[in-house]
Amino acid sequence: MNDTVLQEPLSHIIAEHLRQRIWSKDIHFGDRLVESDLAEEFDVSRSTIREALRILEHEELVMNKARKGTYVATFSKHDVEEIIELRTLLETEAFMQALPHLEEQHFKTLNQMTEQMKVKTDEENWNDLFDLDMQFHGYIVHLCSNSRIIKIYNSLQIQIRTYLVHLDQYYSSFQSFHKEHVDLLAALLTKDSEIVKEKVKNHITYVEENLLGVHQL
Amino acid sequence: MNDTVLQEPLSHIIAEHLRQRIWSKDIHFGDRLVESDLAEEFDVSRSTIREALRILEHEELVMNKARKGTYVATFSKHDVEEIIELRTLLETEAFMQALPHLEEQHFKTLNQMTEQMKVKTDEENWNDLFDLDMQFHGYIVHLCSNSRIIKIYNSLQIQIRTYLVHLDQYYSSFQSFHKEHVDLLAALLTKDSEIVKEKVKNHITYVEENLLGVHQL
DNA sequence: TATATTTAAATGATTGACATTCGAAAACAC
DNA sequence: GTGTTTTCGAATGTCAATCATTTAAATATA
Repeated sequence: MNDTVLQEPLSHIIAEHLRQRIWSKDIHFGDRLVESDLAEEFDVSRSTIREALRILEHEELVMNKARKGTYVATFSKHDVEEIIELRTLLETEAFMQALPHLEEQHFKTLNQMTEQMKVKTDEENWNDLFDLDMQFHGYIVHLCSNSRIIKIYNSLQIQIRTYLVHLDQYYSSFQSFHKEHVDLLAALLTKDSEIVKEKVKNHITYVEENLLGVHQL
Repeated sequence: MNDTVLQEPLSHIIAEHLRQRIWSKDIHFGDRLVESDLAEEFDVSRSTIREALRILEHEELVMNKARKGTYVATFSKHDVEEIIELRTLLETEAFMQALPHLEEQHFKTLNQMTEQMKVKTDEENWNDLFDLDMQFHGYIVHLCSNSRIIKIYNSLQIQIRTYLVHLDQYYSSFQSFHKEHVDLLAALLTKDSEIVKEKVKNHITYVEENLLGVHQL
């Protein structure tokens, strides 16, 4: 009998919990995260909390200044611009690489995701909508052939997801999500590098800078 | 009086030591790193070693499999290809962004570096040559305006530096380092995006794949 | 009000301990 | 001798308790 539970380290679980709490606005940007408090709260040792915080630190979800403590990251307009720039760079490359691997079944899955986007938009469930957005882009990126690009993109997505929760009050901007992704899918279907490249750039700029331009961070 | 020592965390210092020991071939690729052994060796606690190992893990200099231990990374040919690809992507973008910031003084510094490269090549001091290579590219990348690209590049450089130590037996390939960088500088001097873009791509491909193609990893 | 001093809280780091798990050695079967 | 099972030691993940140092906040002083 195999009763191995594939025990994921506790620190990983805690890290995920903290991520979720940031995304659910249970923890706010700029909040200080005190190791001993969290240890008590999660009923684990300080060492475990420390390891979890280090994970989040590498995702730039929290900032740690030696001896001064750990604080939840805040995103300035400039930060978001940097992220968008990096995202465009990585995603364009990843999509290019994914193109030859995209098959019928993938399009089917992606299509379902866009359908779900419509549903979530109607429900005004922005959290789920953001998750779908992450899934959609992540799904394609993961078909690219460079594991390092994938890894960096994963980490970047966490940051994207994080500043998006800042913006869920500006729901009018989210109405376009569904259509945007349908268009993106159409571009992918052509399998034409130039069309895809152009659309990716355009898509990111449109969706992100739309939010960014109109509203204050 | 200010007698603050700006104490860098011990774990960072240990991490740097370990890096150096890998680069000096004191520690070999694939070696297992046992926490308690290192703790004794460096005369610090296991917790500190753990934190150091986590730092290296995020640089992909070591691999950690839960409950199985930490091993020094090994680089397959495919790994190096991935790194080269990512490097080309990031460096091209970074150089483009750095271009408008490049001034007289920068060229002077870069020129001195290439001079040093000649010296180190003649001395057959490959370790110093590799460091100069890192410095040269890093110096330009750090003039780009996206701090996130810089951060990722820093981490990538550590990986590049690491697989290079694999190759220092193939010193014939290193003769071209000096000339290659002189050429690269010349391209930068033109301040022409297209010329620079082309040269960066060409430079990385030439220097790296030259090593990669001829020799086995 | 501004400056200096005291104090309390949090972090970096240590020690020692323990359960669980992994892998290798030992014992066993074929 | 080869293959399988069992045993056991070593290493990791985790914990708890502790301490020095530093930081920030509270207090007292000028």
